[in-house]
Amino acid sequence: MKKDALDLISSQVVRKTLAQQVEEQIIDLLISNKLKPGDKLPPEMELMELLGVSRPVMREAMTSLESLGIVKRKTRDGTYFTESISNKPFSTMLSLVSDNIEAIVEARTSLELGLVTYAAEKMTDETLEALNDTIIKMENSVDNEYGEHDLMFHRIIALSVNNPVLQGMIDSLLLSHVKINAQIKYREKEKTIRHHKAIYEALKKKDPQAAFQAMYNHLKFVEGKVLE
Amino acid sequence: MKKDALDLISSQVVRKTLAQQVEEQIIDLLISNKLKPGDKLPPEMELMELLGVSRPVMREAMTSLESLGIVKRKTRDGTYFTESISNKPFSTMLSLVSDNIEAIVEARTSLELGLVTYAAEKMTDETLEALNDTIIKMENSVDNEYGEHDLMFHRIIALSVNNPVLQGMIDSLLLSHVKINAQIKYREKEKTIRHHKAIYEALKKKDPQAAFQAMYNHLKFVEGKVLE
DNA sequence: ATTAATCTAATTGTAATACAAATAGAATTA
DNA sequence: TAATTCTATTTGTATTACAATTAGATTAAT
Repeated sequence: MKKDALDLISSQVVRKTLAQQVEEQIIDLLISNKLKPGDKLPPEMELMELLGVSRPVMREAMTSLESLGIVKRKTRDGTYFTESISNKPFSTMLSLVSDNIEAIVEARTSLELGLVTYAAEKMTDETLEALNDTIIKMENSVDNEYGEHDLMFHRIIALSVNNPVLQGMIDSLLLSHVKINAQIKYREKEKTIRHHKAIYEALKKKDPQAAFQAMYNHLKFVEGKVLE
Repeated sequence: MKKDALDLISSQVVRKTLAQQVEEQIIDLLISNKLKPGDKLPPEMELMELLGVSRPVMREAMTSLESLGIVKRKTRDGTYFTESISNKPFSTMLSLVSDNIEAIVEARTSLELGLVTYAAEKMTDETLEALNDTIIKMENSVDNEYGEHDLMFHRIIALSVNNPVLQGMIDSLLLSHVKINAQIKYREKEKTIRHHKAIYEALKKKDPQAAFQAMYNHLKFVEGKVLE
């Protein structure tokens, strides 16, 4: 795409690489509902011709979209829009601050304090049962092998809010948190269970304030353990 | 990089494109502290040779990193790691769910409820003054042109927590929210000011619970306005 | 000496082409 | 009908060439 006199004005305004422009145009296909999540995109060759760019440019755009988790490419098959919001970029960002444990722990706490208030509003019997199940499994666990159920308790709460934006964020944060938790020396199973039960009771009452309070107590305790 | 017999095992394991591998290796430069935010990367040519890949592959990786907001490229100058965590990928993700107003509003509320509790713990006199300033400006505003100060109030709270992870998330969310707010018909300046004052007082007392409660009241009110 | 204008070479940006690798689906065979 | 082989499509990688931009050097003007 050589520059000629006619480009003068527009190129002064946009100041973006072709790859970036292509990236936006592909995203626009989603936003404008021309294509939907899960749909297959035309092959590179067609898109190149359609948008009037070279293959490297098209591939740069596609690779970016893939690293954003917006599309998924399969050799010989094709390129597809992903079904749901990806937490990939989020995880990448978190890996960049993995040394800043305090920031990750705070972010997790912040998000989950908000989440639990919504969870209280939206709580269902099924979710309550699932939560209770994790508590029982924790009680029955031997040694300190209850991390899995601990994590599940929090994920179920996040999931129950049924919000794709929050879901993507908290998933990555909880995952980072697991790694951090692994370094805790003295775990306190009984206290954790007591906290989870308190949260459970507040959610059962569908009381946002109480749920916040219970989660606040719990996460402050976790924070204390994690940050020495 | 042609495949030969020696690659057999490793290539079975990794299953990633070269561009993705290069992307990770560049990121590793940051994680391992070999390079720091703001640092200049070697030119493409050098990196190609260093990592043994072709230019298109290197450029795909770089374009991805740029769309993640991790690097910034300048023609003739070079490529630099960005200084701080970018909210670019969040903004992109949010644009994909821009039709799901409820999800965005909920995410904003969730995050800010958590933020404000930390803000209460960390509150300083300077921040309090800055917050009060926005309230005064709102009171002095004519008509309904107080959106700017309203936004600033919330941004100052977010900023005061001084957490790069949370900062990136809330920035994008508040920006999305501004667009949503613009569609509110009847604005209620007096009530908004009253709410902000209540939040301010709670923060002044450094009382996380009270701050949460005040913010909860405020955001539930905002939610009500936004979601019809 | 200072500023302004010009030049130039380093770096990123775009394109064209060729071939390799993987594999969904068709064709073939058992 | 099921297993196998083939094939052609699509993505993955490499090479080469040139265009566009502009930081910094150079030169010219004041």
